[in-house]
Amino acid sequence: MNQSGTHDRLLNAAEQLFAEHGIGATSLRAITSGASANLASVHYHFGSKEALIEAVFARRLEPLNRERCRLLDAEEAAAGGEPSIESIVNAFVAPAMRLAYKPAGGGEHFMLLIGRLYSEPGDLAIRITEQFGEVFQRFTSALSRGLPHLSRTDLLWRFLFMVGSFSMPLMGRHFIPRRTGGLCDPSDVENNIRRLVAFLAAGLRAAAPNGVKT
Amino acid sequence: MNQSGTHDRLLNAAEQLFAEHGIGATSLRAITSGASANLASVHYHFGSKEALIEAVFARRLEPLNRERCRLLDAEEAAAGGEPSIESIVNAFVAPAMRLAYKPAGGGEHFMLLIGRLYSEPGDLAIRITEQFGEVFQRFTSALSRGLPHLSRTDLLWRFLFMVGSFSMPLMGRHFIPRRTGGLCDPSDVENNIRRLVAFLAAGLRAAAPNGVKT
DNA sequence: GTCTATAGGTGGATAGAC
DNA sequence: GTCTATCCACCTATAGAC
Repeated sequence: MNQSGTHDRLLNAAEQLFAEHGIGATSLRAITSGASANLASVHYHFGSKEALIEAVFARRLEPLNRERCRLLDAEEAAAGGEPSIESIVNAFVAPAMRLAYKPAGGGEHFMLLIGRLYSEPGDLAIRITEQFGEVFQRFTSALSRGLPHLSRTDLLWRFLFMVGSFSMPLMGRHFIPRRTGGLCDPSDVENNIRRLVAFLAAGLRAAAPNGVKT
Repeated sequence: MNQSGTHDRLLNAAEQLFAEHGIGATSLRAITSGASANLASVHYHFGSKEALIEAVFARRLEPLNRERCRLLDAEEAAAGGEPSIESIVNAFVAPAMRLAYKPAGGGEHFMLLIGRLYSEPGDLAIRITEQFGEVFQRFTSALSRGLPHLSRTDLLWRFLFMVGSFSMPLMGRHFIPRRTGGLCDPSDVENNIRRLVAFLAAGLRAAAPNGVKT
């Protein structure tokens, strides 16, 4: 039926174990054991641990960023090229939040993993973040049309603040309920998207900071 | 002259190497070599690699969080118990930004390291974040007095968004200039503090999100 | 495509001399 | 407090039978 369900089982096991224990701390033995595969199968299917890591990221990032651009396209078409700030923020945030928590999506572990990306040795983070180039460009352009009172520098900073802010509900699955006495539930996805959009749209729209020369 | 400059040299070398290559990827041999110390000295001074890691974090986090509380105290005293949202955000954000980029502070590497905390195996992140308990409590209380239109849940989420957003200028030292064509300079600390405060204060003050039941 | 076996290297930790 | 020498567990990668 499949010449290699092993290939996908390895990706799944790697994704989960990387998210739980960190990339560097996950051995190929743990991965192949979790995938009910042989130790040597990683090298057969991917060539090396490095290549397996890249495959794990590419499998999720490509559809995620395509979906972001698709939503932005739709909003721009619907609004005649001038979508609201809320729509733009939503197009950026919602696909990631849904991927992280939608049970069927298979990305439950992946979003934890994204935050761990920067922790790993070598140039892995740089190679992976190349994948965000188009998204970065498209969304900063869309935002700048809706926020003409901001200099390019202020706009870019606010975009970066946005990226940081919503890493929190993505990465804090275990940490946030603990710290908030259960009040904040990261899996309450659609409400959290609304919370984020309200917060971020207001922050993005704020007057340019006083005393900052650009 | 010193019974053990070795102790501090080990902390310094570990901090730098952890930040550059990740905690798990840094061997004791690399640390002792960087500190011009002997391999066994780590076990003599700290007992284990785990204990060394905790000491690296405690050395920076304790003064940082003390300074945050001190600034908040000062603002509350000056404002008769009702400081502005901007003042509260500033008291939270500014000490970390200054620690990360002030050359004399010795924390150049540390703030990169904080972001890597969640990547590491085991319960390290949980043990370290216990150190934030008092700060979390104090700042959410101060914010809630200034933002009575928010439910406790919405307030806590916005606090978490804030924490995430300013991890960006802290961790993105290398990444941000690259991605913004040099327009955004993470080391432009005082201006970035003003940018963050303007952005976050507006986001915190936004109306409660529609359609979110609390 | 899957397996066993093993090579070749590095990790944290420790004993014991000085 | 500092050093050398060493133990032993574990890692990635590969060779070669099936």
